[in-house]
Amino acid sequence: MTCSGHPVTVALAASGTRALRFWKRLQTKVDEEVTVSGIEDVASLAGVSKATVSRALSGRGYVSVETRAKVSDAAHRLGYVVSSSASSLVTGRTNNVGVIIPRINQWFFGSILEGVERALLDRGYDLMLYNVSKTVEERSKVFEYFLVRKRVDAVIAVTLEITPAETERLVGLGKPIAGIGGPLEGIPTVSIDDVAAARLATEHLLLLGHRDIVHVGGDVDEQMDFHVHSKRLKGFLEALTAAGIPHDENSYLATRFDIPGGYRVGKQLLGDPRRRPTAIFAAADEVAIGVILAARELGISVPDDLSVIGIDNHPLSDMFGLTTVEQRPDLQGEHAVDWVIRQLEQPGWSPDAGHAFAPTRLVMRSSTAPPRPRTG
Amino acid sequence: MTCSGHPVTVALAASGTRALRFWKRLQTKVDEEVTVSGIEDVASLAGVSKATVSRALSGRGYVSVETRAKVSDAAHRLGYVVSSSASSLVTGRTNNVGVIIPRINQWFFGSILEGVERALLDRGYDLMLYNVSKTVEERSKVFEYFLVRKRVDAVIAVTLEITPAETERLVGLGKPIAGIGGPLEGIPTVSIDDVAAARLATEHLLLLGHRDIVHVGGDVDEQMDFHVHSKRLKGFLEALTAAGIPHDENSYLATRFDIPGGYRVGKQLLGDPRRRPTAIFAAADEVAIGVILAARELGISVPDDLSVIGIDNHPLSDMFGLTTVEQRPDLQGEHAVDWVIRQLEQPGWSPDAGHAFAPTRLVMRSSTAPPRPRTG
DNA sequence: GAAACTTATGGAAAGGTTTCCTGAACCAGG
DNA sequence: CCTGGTTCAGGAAACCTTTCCATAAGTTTC
Repeated sequence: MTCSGHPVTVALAASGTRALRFWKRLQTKVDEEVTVSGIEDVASLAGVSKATVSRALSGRGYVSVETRAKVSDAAHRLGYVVSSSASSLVTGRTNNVGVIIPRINQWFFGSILEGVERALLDRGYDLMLYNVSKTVEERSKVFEYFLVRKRVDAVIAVTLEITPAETERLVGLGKPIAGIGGPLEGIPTVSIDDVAAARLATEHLLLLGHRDIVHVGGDVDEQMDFHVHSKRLKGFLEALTAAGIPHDENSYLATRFDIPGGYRVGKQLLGDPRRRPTAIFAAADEVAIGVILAARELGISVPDDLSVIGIDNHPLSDMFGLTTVEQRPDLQGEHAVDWVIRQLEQPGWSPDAGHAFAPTRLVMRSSTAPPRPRTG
Repeated sequence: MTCSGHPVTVALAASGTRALRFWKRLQTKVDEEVTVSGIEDVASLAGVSKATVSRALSGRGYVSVETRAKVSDAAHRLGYVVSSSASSLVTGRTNNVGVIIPRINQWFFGSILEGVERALLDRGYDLMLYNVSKTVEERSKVFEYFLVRKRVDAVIAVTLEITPAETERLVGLGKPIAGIGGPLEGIPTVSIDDVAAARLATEHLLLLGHRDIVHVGGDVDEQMDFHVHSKRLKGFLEALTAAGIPHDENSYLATRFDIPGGYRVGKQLLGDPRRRPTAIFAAADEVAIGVILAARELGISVPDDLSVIGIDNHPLSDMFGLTTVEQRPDLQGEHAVDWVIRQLEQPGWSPDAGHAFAPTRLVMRSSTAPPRPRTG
């Protein structure tokens, strides 16, 4: 095996067709003569054995400084890169991590993905993306056909219910798993403390003096794990109860977890002046923003006539002056990566607890204020 | 390092510990008895040779119906899955495609990623995600260290400038490449016809009778390829010129490609009644929505006092009644996948043209109307 | 000055597939 | 009955690393 691939220098034109031609020419050129160099070539160029090349390049085992220099020089000259297939065939490690995520195009999920990606790349792992909705057959297809196919070293599941059988299958293959979002049956998971976050938000409103508060939560759709909704509702009710404020079925409304969802419910809720609360706790910032937009349209001043608080600290929240309980999905992603990587790199290690709560904090802006004193 | 800076409080809820115990039990179970079966085991269980198993399972070559049944039965019983490392070591194919994308958490990019992912998974390929900002060193790190590492069969680059040297490197390795978004030097790319889309939007305003139109485009940041901005500006100016309408430096404003960006520039532009145009063509829906929000805040009625049109058909556009020129980033992603897969599966094939234009269409809503007849 | 380490290197085996080559069985046509 | 083509199956080579084992030189210790 020899490296016959001579470097091709070609002037690139700006025009589209010319660029295309350039590209086609490269294509055919490729067909003619491309050979990629292997470890053998590097070894002979550096005047050492394959074993030494492997050690020099991977940094494992004894290699003298000069030899290492010679080898890496030769490798660089030949443009050598290890075949990850061959490498992982013998080591049993693929160096990539599968990420199952139900949606991408939504702030929460996108941020998680960004965090996971960053953390993974930092540590030299590749990320295999499986964007799987919650339908059972899609998920099991991914599980059976893709994930298990010995292509990933570990799995990070975002807000995805995994059946015990599936968990067992993965763990049975010795692959670390971590979850983000909902509590996943039997696998360590990181998320915020939804109950506490909701309590914090509600307490903020209570502290301001609000007594008439409505919670707008998510409905059971595919957007989120339904646990999120029930927990945030729970925190809300807990706070009310602790403050000795009665609540009934009118204290809670469900809608889609996005701006239009909040807008719809806002219009509906605020349209009737008699039913209008003095404050709304939305389970997500996007919902809160939708509520604010509805309020504006109805001529209801925020925060003078209505206080609104959300959860997330969404990028748009600042623009709307939205008071919110911040969470950082990207850091949750990084945390999950930490877990699986550590399990990968020091076998036997496992998280101390089945669950880690990511920090949250109250971000006060201009959408909350004491309720307007009752006029006569 | 990631989580070290952000303390995570750990709590053991009742259910949490149960889950953990379950998980740990699985762990130890693993240590005791896991053995993964290889092709050899399947062969002996089915009473045939490894070669036959391979043929039966991959569907290549002659295998009798009964043998195939026996083999797949045995494979299923043993829970056998092929080692993709071993497989790709000999075939030279990894069956996954690398996707380089500058951002994830933005509608345009998220949609592309969703489309690419869907198309790839449909065809049995895995997607390796590289979320790379435009900084040179990050990009080259990905190129040199990850992509080229023989881990992907093809590359899809989203809105990323690739240097000729990098292109050459990839093509030199025989890996198909396709781009989405900006015109990439020397590689086939799919995108909308930005000039035409901008012209279409502008012509819509002109047709309604507007003469005083301002274009709000993107500034040169990392959000988008700057070609997008210049092309949409070009289409805008072309339409004005064709209609015989003069334009000057006041006809164009640049801002960030998001809602706050549009809001800022909207406030600034609409704040001064003398400078206020009758219509605004925003280069992106998010910018247009920001403008609408600014207008609302200033008491300017859309579309009575101001028409606004955008490009994208963003999910929020419907809620804001925004007239827009629709594009489908997900379909562009699928198109790019088509290209690379076809090149992979029928060697020698290459796209007819260096560029494909994805379709756009005008979606009329309530944000545009004829200008208010001049009073006074 | 010998024994015991440590450091440096090479040869060879191993890892799990796919595919090439070969041969057997079967069938149709002459 | 022989030939040639097709279908089926097995043995063995090949794919490219990493790692185990062996060897050898250099260094420390008693």
